[in-house]
Amino acid sequence: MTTPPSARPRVRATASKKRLFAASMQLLGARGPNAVSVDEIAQMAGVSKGTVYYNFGSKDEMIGQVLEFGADMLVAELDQAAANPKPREALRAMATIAVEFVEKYPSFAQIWISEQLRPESDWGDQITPVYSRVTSTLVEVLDRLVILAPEEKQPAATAIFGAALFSARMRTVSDNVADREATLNAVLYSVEGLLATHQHVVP
Amino acid sequence: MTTPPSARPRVRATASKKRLFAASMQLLGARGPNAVSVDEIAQMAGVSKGTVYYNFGSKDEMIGQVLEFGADMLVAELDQAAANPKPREALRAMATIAVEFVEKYPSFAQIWISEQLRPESDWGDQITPVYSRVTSTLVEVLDRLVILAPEEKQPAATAIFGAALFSARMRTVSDNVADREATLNAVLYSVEGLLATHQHVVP
Amino acid sequence: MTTPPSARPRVRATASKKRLFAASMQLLGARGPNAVSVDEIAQMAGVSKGTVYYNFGSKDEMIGQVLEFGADMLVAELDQAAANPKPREALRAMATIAVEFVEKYPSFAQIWISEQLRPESDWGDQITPVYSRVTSTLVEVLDRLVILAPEEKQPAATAIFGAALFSARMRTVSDNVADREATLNAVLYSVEGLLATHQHVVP
Amino acid sequence: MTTPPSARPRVRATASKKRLFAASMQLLGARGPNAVSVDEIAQMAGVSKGTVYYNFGSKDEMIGQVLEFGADMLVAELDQAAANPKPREALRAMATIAVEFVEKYPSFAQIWISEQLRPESDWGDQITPVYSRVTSTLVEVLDRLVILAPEEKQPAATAIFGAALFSARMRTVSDNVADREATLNAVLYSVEGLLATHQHVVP
DNA sequence: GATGAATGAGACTTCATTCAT
DNA sequence: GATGAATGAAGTCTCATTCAT
Repeated sequence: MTTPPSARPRVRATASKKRLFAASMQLLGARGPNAVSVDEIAQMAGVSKGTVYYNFGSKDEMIGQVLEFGADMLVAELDQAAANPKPREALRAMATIAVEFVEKYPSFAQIWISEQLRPESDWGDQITPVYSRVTSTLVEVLDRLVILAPEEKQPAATAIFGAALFSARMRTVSDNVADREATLNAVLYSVEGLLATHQHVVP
Repeated sequence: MTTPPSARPRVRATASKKRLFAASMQLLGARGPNAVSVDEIAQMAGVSKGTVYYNFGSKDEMIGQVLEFGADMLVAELDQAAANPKPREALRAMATIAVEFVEKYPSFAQIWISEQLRPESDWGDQITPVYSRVTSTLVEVLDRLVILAPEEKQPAATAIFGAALFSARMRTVSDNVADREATLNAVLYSVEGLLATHQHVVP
Repeated sequence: MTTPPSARPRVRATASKKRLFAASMQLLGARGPNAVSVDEIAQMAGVSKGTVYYNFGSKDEMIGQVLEFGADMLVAELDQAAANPKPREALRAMATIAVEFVEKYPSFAQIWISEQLRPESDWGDQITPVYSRVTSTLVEVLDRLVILAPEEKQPAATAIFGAALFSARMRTVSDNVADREATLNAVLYSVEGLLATHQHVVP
Repeated sequence: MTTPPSARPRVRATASKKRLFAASMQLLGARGPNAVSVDEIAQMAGVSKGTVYYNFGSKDEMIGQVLEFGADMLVAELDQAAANPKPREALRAMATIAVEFVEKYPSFAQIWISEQLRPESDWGDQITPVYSRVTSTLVEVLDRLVILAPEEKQPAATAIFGAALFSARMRTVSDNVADREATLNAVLYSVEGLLATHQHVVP
């Protein structure tokens, strides 16, 4: 209500909101939505529970915003890496970024991976985008590397994204943490496979 | 399993448990543990809630058993496919099986993918095994295909598993469902990549 | 149902019933009715839960019978001690018996002490008797010792009974277990008090 | 209800907790912990069940606090009566107080008497103190009356406490309620006994 | 802007009891 | 006589949400 007539309706972040954001990012990123209560977030943020509702209206809305924020962060970095004119290097950089991000916010990967499910995902509308935003970037880069039939593009990007996310996630869980280099190489075998089986864009 | 030799139908053995199993498999497979209540499962199975506790003791125990059952199912099929003497065909068969399984029990993939997280997963002990059981089979097959350094094996298998699971999962969600063939190919690019970058076992 | 036409309807105790009795006595005597489940009793007795209901009809009925049994045991011993022609010795013997009984079945004392309460005691009808049976015996003995006004009798017996039961109970809990002799003496001060303030039956 | 029309209703300070306290005191004091459900307490207090958990965290914690409160009440009164310079009068006053207290909160006596049992009483830590706090006061008073050997003190106090509690309790149950005077006298026979068998402090 | 007391739906679990075999 | 499977009422507790201040 009372939406500004024009200009950016930009949510003016109060101090409380910022603290809630930080706390959520940490808690959600570490344990996932279901395992974190509003009480806990409010407490870690040092505000009252009511403040959560004052600022976000609902838990789901808050999670959505946090998730969106995380997604923006990741996508921004990926897009930047994608800008590298050499597609192979771009891809390796992107994979590196993904692995590092997952290392830092383990649960985000989990959420993104898993919440694809819910037919009518509660706050899935803010989520699916991660997948599509990333794969569309991936497709662009792949297009600069090999010549793909239209129907091959999305599946290829999906496979790479899945391999990266899952591998990264396993690294954060497994005892015998594969060293990062090995993980990156494994993820990028897909790319080698594409190169081996498709015509290159630049000879 | 493996009903007594003596042939006695002995059917008395817990029809309720079977019904609970079926209901759980379906509900859990479709919505995940947190989104399903014991009430709901009992109701779908057509038994009282108490029966769940009579048969399983707790919700977690039940989920654990269902998950284990699903894992056994998948792993058994995969192992069978892995037996194919030609490793490339074995891998394609395995990928096909994975994709089909996920199609049938969408949430299982999600659970397996996502529940890697919980540091001390509640019923994770029955879960992580899926990952390790599958990757160890994968490693065996890969070993019959290309020559891999020890430290490359697990990451390679992990990447393939992740790509397969995630791609399969997306197929069940996405609107523009990639056709299965395209998905399989995309998943198997990793394998092509391995072949392209490593020495083959058999020339 | 199916009560024998005549003769004593004596409950013919089956083997199962005996085992249930033994188990109940032990469990109830150690933890009290509320803290013991029918499952537990049946298990300790090595019979099925259904057998409890076949033999007793209900948990309360079973508890009642067990409690009654314990009461009979105690009362029988007390009555025997009360037979001692010298009232003072009889009283000391009775106190000794009480203390020893409580030592052996701590929870019985507790139940008897505490379950006086329930206005409509669930199985209180089998219980209150302990108190009245004991105090009536006590009154008889006291009558042989001192001359009491009618209205003094019951309160005096009650006080002695309470002191004995409670003291005995504390001995089983307390760390610094008072030695039995000291406890007995303390309980019997009431008797000395009676002697000091009332006319003796025999000079 | 009965919300003050104006002025600062400032009563805001947990009126609910107070009401819960009152209701608990009454219900628990009348029927004991096991026979009272949280629902019932909440209902009698006119608050929601959730409020109980908001204020106390758990049923046990609430019971603990209520019991502690009751104990404090009783002990405070007893200590005051114990201050009477004439020990015999002090003792009679203490007995009177105990009897009256039990009359008012019948179940408290029961709980205190009975919960001595549980080896590791759930909330017994708040309970046992009643016994020791009272007996230590009793010992002090007795010391001002007669000369007792160290090892006689605790048992004597225990016997008196037991006699008083139990006698008082029986008065609230029994049909032929002994008149209070008779009960008091009976309880105090122990004291007479002590006087008759020990050297007096003051001749 | 913010708070914290209060709520109530709903989750999991226990357990005395019933009944067909 | 005995059993084991099944039940369902009742209990404790959690947590997202509301609202007066």
